[in-house]
Amino acid sequence: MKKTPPGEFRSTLRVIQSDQCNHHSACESCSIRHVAMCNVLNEEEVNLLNEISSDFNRDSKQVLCAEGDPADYLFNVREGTVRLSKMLADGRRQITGFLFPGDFFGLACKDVYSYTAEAITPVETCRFQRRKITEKFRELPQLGERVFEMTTTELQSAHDQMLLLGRKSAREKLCSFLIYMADKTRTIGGYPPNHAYLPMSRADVADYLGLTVETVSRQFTKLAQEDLIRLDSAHNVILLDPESLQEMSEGE
Amino acid sequence: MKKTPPGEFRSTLRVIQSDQCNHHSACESCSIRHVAMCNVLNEEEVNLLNEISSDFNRDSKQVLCAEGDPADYLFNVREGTVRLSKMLADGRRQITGFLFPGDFFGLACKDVYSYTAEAITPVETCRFQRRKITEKFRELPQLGERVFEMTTTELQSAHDQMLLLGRKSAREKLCSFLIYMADKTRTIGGYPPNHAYLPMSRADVADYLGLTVETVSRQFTKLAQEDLIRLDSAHNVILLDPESLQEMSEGE
DNA sequence: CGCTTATTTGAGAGAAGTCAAGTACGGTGG
DNA sequence: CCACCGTACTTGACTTCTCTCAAATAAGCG
Repeated sequence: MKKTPPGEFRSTLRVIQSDQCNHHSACESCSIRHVAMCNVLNEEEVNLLNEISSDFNRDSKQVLCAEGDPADYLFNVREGTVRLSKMLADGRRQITGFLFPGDFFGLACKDVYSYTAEAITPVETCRFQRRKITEKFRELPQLGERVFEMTTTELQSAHDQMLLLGRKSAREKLCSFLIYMADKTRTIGGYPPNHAYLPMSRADVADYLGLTVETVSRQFTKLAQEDLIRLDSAHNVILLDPESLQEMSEGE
Repeated sequence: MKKTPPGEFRSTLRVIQSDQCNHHSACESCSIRHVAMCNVLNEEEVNLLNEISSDFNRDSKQVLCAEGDPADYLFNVREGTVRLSKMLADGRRQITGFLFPGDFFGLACKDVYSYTAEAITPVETCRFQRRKITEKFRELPQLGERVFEMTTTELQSAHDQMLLLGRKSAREKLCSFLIYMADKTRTIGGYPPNHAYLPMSRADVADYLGLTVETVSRQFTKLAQEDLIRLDSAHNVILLDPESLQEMSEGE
C-alpha cells in the first residue's frame, strides 16, 4: 500500500513536504514543470533544472519505458496516471505501483529499467538524463536530498504493499486500496470528499493487489451490498463508511 | 526477492560495488566495523565514521528496534542475520527482508521505525545516530551516494518481492527463496557451492513468502522427493539442480 | 448504432490454509 | 554422556478462499 501516513514530518534530512511549497505564486514554471522538486528549490534553481529536462508526453496505454531498456532517463510525472509493472515469463503481471502528478520513476535501477512504465491516462512527464540529473545533485544538494527522501518514502510504501500482498485477504486488500485511492483523489483535488477516482481498469487493480479481475469485481460488489461504498461507476467510488473501511484494511 | 542480479555495474552515481573494495588490507577496522561503507571511503574517512558509531550487539531472538519506536538510529549489520517485519493488528506477520553482514537498516523511515528488526542469530551491528550520519553526508558525499545507491537497490528488491508475493505459486516462491539464500550463502562464504544455509525458522520463511509453515514444509519435502534439493538438515539445503530451480522460480 | 472491450455474475475446481497429531531436533540437567 | 523436555518441523485429513472457466451484461468508441 502506498500509504503516506499523515503526521508531522521530522526527517533528519532537510527537505520540505510537497504541501509546504510556499513559492508557487512566485514560480510559475515550478508547478507546471517540476511538481515534486519545486518545494526545495528557488526559481533560479528550477530554471537550472528546466535546462536539462524535456517534455515527454504520451497517450493512454502507451509505454514510457520498458523492463530491460537502458535506463537513461529519470521521469517526473506532471499530469495523468502511470503504472509500473513487472512480468513473469508466462505473462503473469504484478503492478508495483501507480504514479500520480509529482511522482518520480526511473531512479531505482542500475543500467536497465527493472519495470515497465505505462500510461493509464494520457500523461505529461518531464524527463531528465540520469547522468545529468545526478551531476546536478552535486550542485544542488537539497535536490539530491529530496530525491533520496522520496526514494525512502517509496521503500516504506513497498514494505506496506508486501504486508498487503503476503498477508491480507481479498477484502482487506480492496479496502486498503480504496483508502489509498481516496487519499490520492483528495490530494489531486477536484472531487468531493470520500470520493475515490480510479483511473485504472479492474485488471490493473487485480494485478496491483495480487488478485484476479473476478475476485476484485466480486469484492467491489460485496462492499457495495454492505453499504460500505457506493459504485457511481466502475471508476468512481464513494466511501460511505471510511472508518470501517480503514479498520477492515488493517484486519481489525 | 532480494535478487542482486550479477552483471556489470554502470550506475551514474560514483559508487563502488562491495566486492570491488581494494583497500581491505590497508584498512583493518573497515572490514570489522563498516562493512558496507568501507568500499567508498578511505581509512581516514572510516575513522571519522568510527567516531559517531557505537557497537550494538544482541543475542538471537532479541529485538534491535521495534515498529513505532522513535527512529533515532541507523544500523549496519556486521555479523549475523536480522529479520525485518511488519504486523497486522491480529498478529499476522510479514517479513519484509532478511539482513546479512553489510546490510543497513533504519533509514527508510521518518520519525518512527516502520518495521521491527530482530536478531535471528546472535548479531553484531554498529549503530549511528541518524542525525549525525545525515550530517556526515555533507562532509562525505560519496558516503551519501553509497547509502542512496543501497536504498535504490533495496527498492528494486522490494519490487521483485512484490512480484513473488502477488503472483508466484508456493513452489515458485520456495524456489526463488532457495536461489536467493544459496546466493547469500555463497557471498558470506565458508560453505560448499550450491549450499543454502538457512539461519531462520520455517515460520520465518513462511512469513517472508506469504505462506504458512505447513505449506513451506510440504514444498521442501516435495522438492526433495523430486531430487531438486537435498535436506541435509532443516537449515542446510543442497541445491542439486540449481538451473531447474532457477527456471521454476521464474515460472518457466 | 453496432462492435469491441470492460465488468459483473455464476458454477465448479484447486491451491493453500486450518486443525490436529506425530516426529525430530536441540538444549539442559542429572 | 545420555535422558528428558520443549520447541521446531513434518505429515495427514479436511476446509475454504480464491482461481478458473464460461456466460451475461454494461460501457466505451468509431
